[in-house]
Amino acid sequence: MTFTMKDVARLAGVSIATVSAVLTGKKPVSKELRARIEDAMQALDYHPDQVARSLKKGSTNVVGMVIPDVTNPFFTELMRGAEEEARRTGMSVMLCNTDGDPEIEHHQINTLLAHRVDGILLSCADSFTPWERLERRKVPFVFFDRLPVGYKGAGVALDNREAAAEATRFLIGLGHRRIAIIAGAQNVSPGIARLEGFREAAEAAHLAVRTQYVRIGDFSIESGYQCGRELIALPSPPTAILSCNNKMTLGLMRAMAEEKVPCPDSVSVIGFDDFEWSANFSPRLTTVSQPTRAMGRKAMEMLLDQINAAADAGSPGTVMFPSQLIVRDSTAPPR
Amino acid sequence: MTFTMKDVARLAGVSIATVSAVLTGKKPVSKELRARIEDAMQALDYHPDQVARSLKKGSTNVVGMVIPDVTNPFFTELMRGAEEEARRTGMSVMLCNTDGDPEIEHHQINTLLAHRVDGILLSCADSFTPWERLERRKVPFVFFDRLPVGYKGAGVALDNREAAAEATRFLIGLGHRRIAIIAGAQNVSPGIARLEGFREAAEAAHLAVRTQYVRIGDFSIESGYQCGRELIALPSPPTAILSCNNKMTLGLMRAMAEEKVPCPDSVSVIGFDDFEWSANFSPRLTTVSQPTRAMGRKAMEMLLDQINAAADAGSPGTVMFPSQLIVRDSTAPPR
DNA sequence: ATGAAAGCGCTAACAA
DNA sequence: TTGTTAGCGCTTTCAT
Repeated sequence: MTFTMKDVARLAGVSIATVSAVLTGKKPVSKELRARIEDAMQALDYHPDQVARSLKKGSTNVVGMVIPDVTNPFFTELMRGAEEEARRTGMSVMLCNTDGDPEIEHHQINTLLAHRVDGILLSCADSFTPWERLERRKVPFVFFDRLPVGYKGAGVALDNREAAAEATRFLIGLGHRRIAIIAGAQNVSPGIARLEGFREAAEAAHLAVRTQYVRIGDFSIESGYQCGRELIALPSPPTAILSCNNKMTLGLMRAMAEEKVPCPDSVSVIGFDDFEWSANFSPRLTTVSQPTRAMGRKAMEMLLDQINAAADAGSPGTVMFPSQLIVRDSTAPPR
Repeated sequence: MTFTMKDVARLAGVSIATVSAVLTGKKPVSKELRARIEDAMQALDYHPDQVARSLKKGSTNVVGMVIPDVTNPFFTELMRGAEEEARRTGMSVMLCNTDGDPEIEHHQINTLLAHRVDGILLSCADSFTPWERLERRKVPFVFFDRLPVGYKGAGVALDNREAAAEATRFLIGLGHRRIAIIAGAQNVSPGIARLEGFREAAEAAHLAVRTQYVRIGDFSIESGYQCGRELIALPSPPTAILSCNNKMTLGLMRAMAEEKVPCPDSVSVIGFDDFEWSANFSPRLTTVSQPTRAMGRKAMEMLLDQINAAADAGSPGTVMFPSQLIVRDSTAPPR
């Protein structure tokens, strides 16, 4: 049995409107009544009902966040940034996992929409996520990390192209000539852009990119492992490998350990997605670090701006964040 | 501009009650009208409003899930299990992070309660989480992984005591006599129970547990690293270490790598919380594995049972899951 | 089988 | 400053 405003009003001997007034704090209420009402709320252990409030106001104070993989610390770190920002304004975050499956994604978005979230943060399962649907539904949204192809609306992403290019240039600068890449899924923006950056840097240095040095994974440990084994087994194996996300790097390291390929002595490795674990590997991993937390905050900030905007302000477009190459012990000049 | 049942009713030329009837499917509706109504819904791209439904029905179809660390794959794996189970019944999960901070936990629970979630899954920040509060509020809840001290209600946990004991016995069986433990925070049930299990097994084997071999961490990488360094630096260092969660194990491995202590040649290591990453470390980690996904599912199942129960059924109490020791390459007999 | 109408708990005009 | 009241969009008796 839970009490409502009516109970509080009765106990305090006032009207429910006055109770509402002290709750919202937007109307002036005499000290006298305010005290009586607060006492009554206390006595009844009253807690306002967000559901009723939401129905009345047409907004829920909840935003949805959709990510491809909750077990990947990269995405949950983004979530922490987003939540941090949300909490400052009393917003809650509803986190949904898609496993990178467009069908599940579709379902999750439907659920979010049904619950009338005030906005959606979205890292899409594949590039063809129909953001038109969101537009049609008139719900504010911001894409982050994985953007649909051709999308020009509100978004937050790493400058993946430049990030990969910088990492590649670093390897070239070290003296490597046989450089391979384990690229991510090519149906998703970071996967595509990082491969482009790699190619760009290689070409700029007049390095031919041999096709057998380009392996396409799917961001999973297993695919990193597979691609790693294939690269190692090549007649003329690479002396350096750029691995395009944290999980694939893990698989790659296992492949190298199994085959007793010393890192960085025989093969240098640069991973993407720096995070707690990277520095605790042996060797400590050289990585392309993303300002993950900040990106999460920014995405939420843009979303809240949209939600609070008078619907006029034009789209801020996609904000690019710079990466930072963190050099540790997994890279060295070739022998 | 979003359409409501009224719009659908008008377009189909029926009353809103009939529209509601086809939506809920609980009342019979003639084929004739059903078709007209479905057409109208289609035409208007109508989607029922969960918020209004929730207010009317007094239930939201949302359950809250509160965990200490979203960036730890162990907890998010639990979440996946829980969500899997929830989705089968059309329930959504609202995930909240506490950073192990009782204050944040308190706040998150308040938010969940304000949003009138139908139930709460909770892994507590510290042992004194006041579950009485939840009881008072009459909201169904189930604790998982981290249980408050003295809690006897609905819960799901690993048999942590036996899990640690088994790991310890395994090390003893290998011939180790100088065995250390990096225990978890002692304000939380798994931290306590694992240390107890360790002590129990050691005593059963008539092994004195030297106090300098017992280090208390806080489940963070950093604490694992610190404790690891301290153990290694001992005049008579241990030949085997039991590390009580995944993150601390990571820190420990770094400490050993830095000090060039070969594993398992000089020191054997057993970690807790098996997961994708464990098998990809070098050496591949021997770990105490938990049926994480299944535990998440079970916790949600128990919660849904409570939610759907006629409030009569007595508490199922706490369900214990068995662990499994997965032997890989980080353990060997002492030299 | 269908419809009319009463609320669920709250906010926000509008009146007093 | 306070109270009255009309809904928000839906489900659910209760009539018809």
